[in-house]
Amino acid sequence: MVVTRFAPSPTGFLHIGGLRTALFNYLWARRNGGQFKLRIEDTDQSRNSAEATKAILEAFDWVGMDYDGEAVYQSDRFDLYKKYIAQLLDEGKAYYCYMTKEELDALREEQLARKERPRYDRRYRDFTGTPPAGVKPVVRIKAPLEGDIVFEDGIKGTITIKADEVDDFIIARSDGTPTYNFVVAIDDALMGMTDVIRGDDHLYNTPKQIIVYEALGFKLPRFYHVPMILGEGGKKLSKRDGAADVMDYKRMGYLPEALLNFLVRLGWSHGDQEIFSMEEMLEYFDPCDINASASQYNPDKLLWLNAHYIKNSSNDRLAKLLEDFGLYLLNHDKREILLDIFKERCKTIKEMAEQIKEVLETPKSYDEKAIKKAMKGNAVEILEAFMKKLETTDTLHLPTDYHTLLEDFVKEQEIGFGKIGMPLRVALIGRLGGPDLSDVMSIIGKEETITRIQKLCEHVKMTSAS
RNA sequence: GGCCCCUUCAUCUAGCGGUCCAGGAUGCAAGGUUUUCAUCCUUGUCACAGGGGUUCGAGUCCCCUAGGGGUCACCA
Repeated sequence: MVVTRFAPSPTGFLHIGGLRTALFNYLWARRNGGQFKLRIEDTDQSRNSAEATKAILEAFDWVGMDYDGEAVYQSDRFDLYKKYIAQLLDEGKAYYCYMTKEELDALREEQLARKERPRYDRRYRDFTGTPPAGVKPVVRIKAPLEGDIVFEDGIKGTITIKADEVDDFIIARSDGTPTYNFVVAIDDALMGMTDVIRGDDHLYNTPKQIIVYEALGFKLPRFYHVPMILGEGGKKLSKRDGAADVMDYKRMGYLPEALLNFLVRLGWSHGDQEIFSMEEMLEYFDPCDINASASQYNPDKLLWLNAHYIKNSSNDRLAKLLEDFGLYLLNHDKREILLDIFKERCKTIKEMAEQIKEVLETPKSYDEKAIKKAMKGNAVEILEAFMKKLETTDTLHLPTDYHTLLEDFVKEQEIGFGKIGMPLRVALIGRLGGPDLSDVMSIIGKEETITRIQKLCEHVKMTSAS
C-alpha cells in the first residue's frame, strides 16, 4: 500500500512547481493502487486564506487530478497537536522556553556579529528554576546533542546531517499554536503516509521532522526530495518565465494534458519517450527515476507539446475550449473544416481562436508590409478581374471549386500564381500567410469573398491617391 | 558565511565500468512537400565543468577545485 499526499500552504495560487510535486505524488499513489491525499497546511492563521485553497482545488480540477477522502485542514486539528505537545512535555522530550522574541533576536544579532550560525542556545533545556514572570513560554523539542541524523532519500541517496546543526526548534508558539515541522510529522504519520515526495527546499526540514517521529514513536515514511524548477538562465522561477499560476496556463490556451506532460518530463524520464498520456504516466512513473539535479523551465517545449495535443484533440472538444476565447463554433456550418485546418497550425487555443476569427471576420485593417509586398504593380486590376470571374461563376461551394477557379484564372490571365495569390491573401485576412486560399474562400463564401476584395481595392486606391 | 544538495548539447534528458569517436526530444539551420505561412518529412548543428586518482578500461566509482541551488524564523 502506498499513501502519498500534497500538502500546500494556502498562501496564494497553485504554482507549476507545486503542481509537479502534486502530480508526482498522485502518479505514485495511483500507480500502486494506493491513496493520494490533500492536506491544507494552515497552522499560521495570519497567512492563509480561503481563496487560496479554492484556487488550488480549481487547478486540480482543471488538470483532472483528484484526491482520496476529504481534504484535511490542519487548523481543524489543533486539539490533536496539543495532546502530543502535552505528551512530549510529560515525557521530558520537550520543554518550556521563556526566552522572549526580543531576547532571541538580540542573541541572533550577537551570533551574526561573531560570524556564527544563528541558533538557539538551549538555555532552558534543563531549566529547573522559577520561570520569569510575565513571559508566555514557547515549547521546544529536545533535539539530540550529538551524533548524526541520517536518512535515505529516494532521489538523493543517503543524507547525513550533524545533530548539532539542528536546534531545539519550537513546536508550539507562545500562543499555544503548533508549528510546521511538528504538525507535518504528526499528520504524515497519522494519515498513514508511506512516501513523502516534496520539493528539496524541504530537505533541511526532514531531520527536524525525524526528531518528532522518533520522539513520538512513529514509523518513518520514505522521503523523496525533488529538485526545484529553475527559470530561464538557471535563476529562480519567476513571472518573467511565463506564468507561475497554473490557471494562467488555461488562460493562455494550454491544454491540461500538455502541461502535465511537460511537467512530468521535468526531472523525470522514461528512456527516450517524450509524449506521455495519463495512462502511460501511471504505468511508468517511479519517484526513484527522478533526477537529482534541478531543471529549467523550457517554454518552447511546452508549446510544442501543446501543439501536439491540439492536433490530436477532437473537434468537439476544441470547439468547447474555443468558447473560453470568445469563439462560438458549435453550430457553425463550417465548423469541421475550420477546426481541421487550424488544429494543424496553432500552438495554443488562444492563438487558434485569434486565427479563426481572422478568417471569419472581414479584415478591419491591413498589414502594412503585406500591402507593400502584395499590392504593387497591377495587383488591383488583377483582383478586380478575379472578382468579375467570381461574380459570373455560380457553382462555388467546396474548396476544390475555388481551387479550379483560381487555376483557370491564372491560365486565362497568363500570370504566375503569386500575382493573384498574394493580393487575394491580403484581401481575405489582411496579411500574408494563413491557410489555403481555396479553403478560406469556401468557408466565407462567394459574397463575402467579393466584399473583402472590394474593400481592399478601395483601401489601396484611397491610400495611393492621397 | 556555516551546513546540505547538485553539475552530459542553448534547454529537457538517455546513459546505472567496456555495446558511447555519447542516443532521443525541443530550439536553431538547410532541404523536401505546400499557391503563402504554419504543419509534416529528411538532414545537419550542439554536451560528458576542470583537475587528480581507482581500474586492463570511466560520462559512469572516489577526492579536490570551480560554478549553481537550497537552507539557517514563535513561515510553511
